[in-house]
Amino acid sequence: MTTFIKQLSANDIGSTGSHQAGILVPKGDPELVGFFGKLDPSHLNPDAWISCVDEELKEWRLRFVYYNNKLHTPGGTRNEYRITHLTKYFKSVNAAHGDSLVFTSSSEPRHFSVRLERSIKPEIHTHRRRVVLTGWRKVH
DNA sequence: AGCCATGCACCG
DNA sequence: CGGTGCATGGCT
Repeated sequence: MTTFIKQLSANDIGSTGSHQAGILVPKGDPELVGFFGKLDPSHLNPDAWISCVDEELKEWRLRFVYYNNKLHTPGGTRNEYRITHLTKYFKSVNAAHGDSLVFTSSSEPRHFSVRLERSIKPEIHTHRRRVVLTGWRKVH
């Protein structure tokens, strides 16, 4: 069981007015990418559906997608992972810029629990190891 | 690398 | 017609 946390940007929750689909999943850490499932890079824009259960046991189906036209289309510029279909959830919990989205894996592949952590809360737990990537961190 | 943005399609 | 998501480019 592993937990990854993403601190939400303004664009993530849609407060910038953009209707971009989804939060970013940095491809820098293979473990983070593998955490959400395996997407075949040999295909163009492969995706997979994941299931996330919140604290009220409500299930949210999210789309994990790898925009990779840089690898397949001449002149393509995309090479990044995203998770989409989060707007309803963000609305329901009144997510704000700076809040953190907490994903915890389960025994089932592609099944996770999610919860929103308000930014006001101080960081405790010294045994947590902060990992590398901007916006995301892993919790052991 | 990560966040910001947008033209178009689709749907209620 | 307004909101949402897709797939893409742009800016720092």
